[in-house]
Amino acid sequence: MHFTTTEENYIKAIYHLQQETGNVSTNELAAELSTKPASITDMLKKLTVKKLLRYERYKGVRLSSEGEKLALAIVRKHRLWEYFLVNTLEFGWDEVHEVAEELEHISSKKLVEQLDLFLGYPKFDPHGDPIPDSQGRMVMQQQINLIDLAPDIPAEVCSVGSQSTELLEILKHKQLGIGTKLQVKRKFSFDHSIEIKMKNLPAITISQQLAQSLFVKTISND
Amino acid sequence: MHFTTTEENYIKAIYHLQQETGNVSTNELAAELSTKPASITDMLKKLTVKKLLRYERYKGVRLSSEGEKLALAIVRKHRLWEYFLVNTLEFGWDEVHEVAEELEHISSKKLVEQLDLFLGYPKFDPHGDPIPDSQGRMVMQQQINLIDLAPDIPAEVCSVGSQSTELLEILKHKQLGIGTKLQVKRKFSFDHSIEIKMKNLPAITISQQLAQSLFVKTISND
DNA sequence: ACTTATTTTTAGACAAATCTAAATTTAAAT
DNA sequence: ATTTAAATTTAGATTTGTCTAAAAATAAGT
Ligand SMILES: [Mn+2]
Ligand SMILES: [Mn+2]
Ligand SMILES: [Mn+2]
Ligand SMILES: [Mn+2]
Repeated sequence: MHFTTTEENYIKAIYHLQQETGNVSTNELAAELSTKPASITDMLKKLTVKKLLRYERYKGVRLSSEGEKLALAIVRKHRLWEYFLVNTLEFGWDEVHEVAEELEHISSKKLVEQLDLFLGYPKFDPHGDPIPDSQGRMVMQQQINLIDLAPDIPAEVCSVGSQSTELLEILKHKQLGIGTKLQVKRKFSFDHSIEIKMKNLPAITISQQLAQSLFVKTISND
Repeated sequence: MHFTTTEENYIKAIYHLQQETGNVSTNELAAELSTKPASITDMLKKLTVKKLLRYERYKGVRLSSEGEKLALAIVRKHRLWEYFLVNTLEFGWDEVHEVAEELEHISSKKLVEQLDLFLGYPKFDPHGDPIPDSQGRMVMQQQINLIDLAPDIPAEVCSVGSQSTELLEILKHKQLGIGTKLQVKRKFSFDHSIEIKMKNLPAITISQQLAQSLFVKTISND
């Protein structure tokens, strides 16, 4: 079965929104897709016929298992292409989203599998989001906000809360990125800034705003 | 200025047809694009407004210089992606055309340039067709049909007349491909088969049909 | 030159995806 | 429980790209 780019964008948007909210409302979707509620209703009816979702009027929508499978395939392509753009073609992570929005709709199954193989089956995209494998499975690491990390616990940066150029710039300057290992040394209650320590580097202080846009997972130090 | 996938497909089709025929007719285009003449007329009017071509009713169409520039950009993307698929992702040359038909419409300018850089600025695609550079220039080698190559002239296979799986299969078996260096040793007028010799290999005979689907350029033997 | 055949264009219709404006349904407030 | 507000759906129109059937222009045949 083949789906249009528009249909795929709807499915992906519903997938992302239902992670947070359970049932997804028409207005939420309209906002996410920068379109009008009336258009959403029309499309939901069409996608219901195609059995990609379960929709009851006035009651919101959820993906069917068919729909979820499709959503994961699209997310997989999006994140694999982002990884390719950053790691093979040397894009900055703030430049890849728009391009991946187009590339995720290329339909060739072989292309995705060969790309995955070429890239070495990466598990996370450049923003730290997990890449579903060909079966739709992905590593779900529970990650906590850096601002909430307790002192002296070894941890590793695993994702970022924003994909802005500004964030990328400051992270580059401070030599922080996905995979960076660190520990919190001090927390200052005055401005909620924190002092962190990375291996082979002097301790540095980072602002509350910066700490809040980094997510880490704890690691055993062996 | 942004163009739809459909518009780009029309422009590319006109580009390819006008190489052969000069002015392109409505029916030719309809055949090439598997659509109806009436649809062609409609689209030609639209593309005229967008100044991509010069069209007079009942008199056929040619690309404007704007249109030609666009066509070359699309051909460039098509052939670069084909090169990528074969050389980086290990596709067979008979598997890449459909995928490249989709990939050629990805709009990111940076993507094309970085891809070109990553691939090492290849000059020819896997079928031996020249890849336009970022300025739209391409190497135009005059190539002759292998069936017309005079005996004992060193030559190199530079393109193929078909992209079928069947051709690929026989070429693989006979260890022939783009870049293979050879000389014609004998021509048999009975069935127009020819005997060719490649370096470090015993001479082999190939059929008229096979020779006709290979194009070569002569090379100096130093 | 006149008739016939072919090519091309117009006219009118249709499906996909969207919009605006109006009508319904549900939720919130008094 | 009414009234008011917000969310959602319908109705009708629009744009893009396509189609069929009919009309017009060009080309070919005698
Ligand atoms: Mn993205
Ligand atoms: Mn991402
Ligand atoms: Mn091709
Ligand atoms: Mn090619």
